[in-house]
Amino acid sequence: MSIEQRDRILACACDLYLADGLDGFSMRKLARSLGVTAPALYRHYGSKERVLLDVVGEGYRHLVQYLHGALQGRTPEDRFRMAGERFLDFALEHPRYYEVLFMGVDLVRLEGHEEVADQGCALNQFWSDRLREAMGAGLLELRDPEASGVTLWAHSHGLISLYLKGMLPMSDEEFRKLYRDSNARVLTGLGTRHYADRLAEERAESTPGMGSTTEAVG
Amino acid sequence: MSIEQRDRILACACDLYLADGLDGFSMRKLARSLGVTAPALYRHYGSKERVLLDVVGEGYRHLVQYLHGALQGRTPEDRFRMAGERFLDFALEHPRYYEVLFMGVDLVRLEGHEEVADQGCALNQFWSDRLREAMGAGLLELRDPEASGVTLWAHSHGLISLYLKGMLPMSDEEFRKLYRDSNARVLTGLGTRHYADRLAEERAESTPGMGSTTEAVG
DNA sequence: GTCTATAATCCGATAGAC
DNA sequence: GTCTATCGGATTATAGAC
Repeated sequence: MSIEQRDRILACACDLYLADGLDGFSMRKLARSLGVTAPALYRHYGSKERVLLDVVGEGYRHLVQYLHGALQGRTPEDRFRMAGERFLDFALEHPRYYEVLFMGVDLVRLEGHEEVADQGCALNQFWSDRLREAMGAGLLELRDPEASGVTLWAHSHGLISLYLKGMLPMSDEEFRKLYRDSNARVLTGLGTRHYADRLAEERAESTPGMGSTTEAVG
Repeated sequence: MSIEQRDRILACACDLYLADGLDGFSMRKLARSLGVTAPALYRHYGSKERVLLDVVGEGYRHLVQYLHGALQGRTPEDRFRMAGERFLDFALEHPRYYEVLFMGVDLVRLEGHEEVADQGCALNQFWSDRLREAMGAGLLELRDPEASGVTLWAHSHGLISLYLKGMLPMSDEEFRKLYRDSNARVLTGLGTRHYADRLAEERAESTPGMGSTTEAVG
């Protein structure tokens, strides 16, 4: 019954974290909600951070579920747009999970965090796939899909984290519009054609013989 | 001598925070480093978070100093580019301050956080000014400078926070290059001309009579 | 007014009996 | 596997000496 107990603990841990947040999360409270004493938990989890690491795992499961919905789109453009929207939906509907996934405590320094790192890579891969598709459909310029994915991911995450921290004071509805508009700006570019051309030249000079388009052709 | 004492505490608090980070920051340690006991601190600061709020203020002072350096640039383009670079410099040279400013604990829910909110607005204003300049110099398309500023700010912050959290595993040197390249992508745009035009059309439809260029002309 | 001493209450984690 | 007991440490509040 060891595994069952672990699952029961994890379920309660998720509830507790979602209800009381990171500050209100303690092993003693968790034990109380399970009807046992704190030391009993250490038979199943080595530390509090180990528990939170599994909570992160649950958060990823939810996020993947959201993003998976974007694959229902019929065209690459649908899937590309929906991916961005579903990511926003996840952040606004599960802000606590979003925080523990992307803004929370450093779980990275914990051994056994490879699972989290893998999930991060999987996420990067997901964006990369959507971009590759969109490039194939003629929506995006042919460039390194991973690099472009990082740009889009960073922009979306930056917006969301600033909003969740209250640094962009507005309503959810207003933020949804801002998110959409800002993503459109990233796609169309902020610079003038003249300036963009000059940046491209500088780029070509800094990496001679490695045109940015050639590497994504294969 | 009440104010002097407060300053002494704040100076030690900054040192302690920069040395031991957020986890290692405690009122006891702070009191020890000052040669007093913990309860004495509560004569000058109502809570630990109040102390951290002042530390945040110090962080802002440093950031403003960095950004102020960008104003030394002679042309709008210089100032525009240097602003982005100085922001990166600050993040990499003072990651602890960057964390407490943009990724740290929620100080927003604290009363007396207006100062922080004001500083956030001032930061937004700074970006807005740089963009306005760059638009005037023909570098950026004429659009709402505040909205474009949020886009650029969010992208830079997203990149930096992902890197500082270890989700973009690479060296500082590599990250500097990624930061530069990704910013260039935001300026040139990720979408094809065809897709960008279509997005502009959708935009015009969703806000009829309010062309995105006209509002920034005045 | 300023500081010390003490204590209450919480936390994470461990040892050892059952 | 679970309990009791306990350690070491944290925040916070109160009482009282100087």
